[in-house]
Amino acid sequence: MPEGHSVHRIARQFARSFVGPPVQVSSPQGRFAQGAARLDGHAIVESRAVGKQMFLEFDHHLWLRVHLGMYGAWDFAGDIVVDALSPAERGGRVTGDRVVGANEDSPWSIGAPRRTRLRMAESEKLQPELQEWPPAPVGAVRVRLLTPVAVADLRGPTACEVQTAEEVDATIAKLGPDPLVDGPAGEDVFVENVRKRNVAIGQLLMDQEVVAGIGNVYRAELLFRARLDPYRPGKDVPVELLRELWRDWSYLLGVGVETGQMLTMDGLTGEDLDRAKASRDDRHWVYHRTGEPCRVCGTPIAMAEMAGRNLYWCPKDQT
DNA sequence: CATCGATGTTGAG
DNA sequence: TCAACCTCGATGG
Repeated sequence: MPEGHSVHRIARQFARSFVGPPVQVSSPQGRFAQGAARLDGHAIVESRAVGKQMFLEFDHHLWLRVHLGMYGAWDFAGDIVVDALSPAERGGRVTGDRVVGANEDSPWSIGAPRRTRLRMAESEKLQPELQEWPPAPVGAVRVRLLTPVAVADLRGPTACEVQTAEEVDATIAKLGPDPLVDGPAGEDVFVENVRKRNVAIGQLLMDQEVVAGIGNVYRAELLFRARLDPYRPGKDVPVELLRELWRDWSYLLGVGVETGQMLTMDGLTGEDLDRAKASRDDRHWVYHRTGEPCRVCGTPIAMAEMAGRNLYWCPKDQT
């Protein structure tokens, strides 16, 4: 799944393109038909992301809560604004933060939505232009949000439900701090959440009640950047190291939200940066690099299962 | 074209 | 602790 950065980007996409006009809400697949009926025709007034969860508030004080889980994705189409993508993903069509040229040969009438299509999941990419408006749903679309100029299709989510404001509050209350929600104040909460647990720090970083938004990639990379042994119990990690971990997570999350990619290796410039953006395998210190030489000391990167997820680390540098 | 694995969570046992 | 959820890119034939 998308880790925290992509969910914040998706929330931003909704804020830009869906807040305002009344929204037709439907469930082409049928599994969300009842929920869709409760939202249909209302306007979206706010879009929020907390950790890996996204919340859309409608004008009658009901919310749509979405968690993408492992395979969930949003497909946006129509007159939407697209953030800068990497060279591999942009296909030469993005200038600044607008897609240009998409309608230059368009037979569409003036005022029709642009035909841009953008898929937002764990990665983002522009897709072939639309041929019709509104586009026919493809596959199992759990929920479709349609305005006069933009459409968003959700497929494969772990969670998709209507919540009251109280239920939204309760959901968020169970989550640990998110740097983009709680700001620097989240640091003390994070430190306390970790220090009171006799559980491996590698496991605590993945626990959404301890800190929200970190997934398997950021977990491995944060631990390497801190040169921290994933198996050290939370209560034994020095407070100052935990503060550095929180600040590094805040930093990496910001980079992820701005670039749309999990760029966890600092100091890359020029061709090295382009290579990291183009290839997932050249992008990380330890994630998915089992047996490869550590980029710092050359020791083969280790991999083991921790609480059902693959953990990657350098057994020499991380102590 | 078939198979595998994945950036995640939930609920059953 | 494990299967289920349900999608798709990567990989191998």
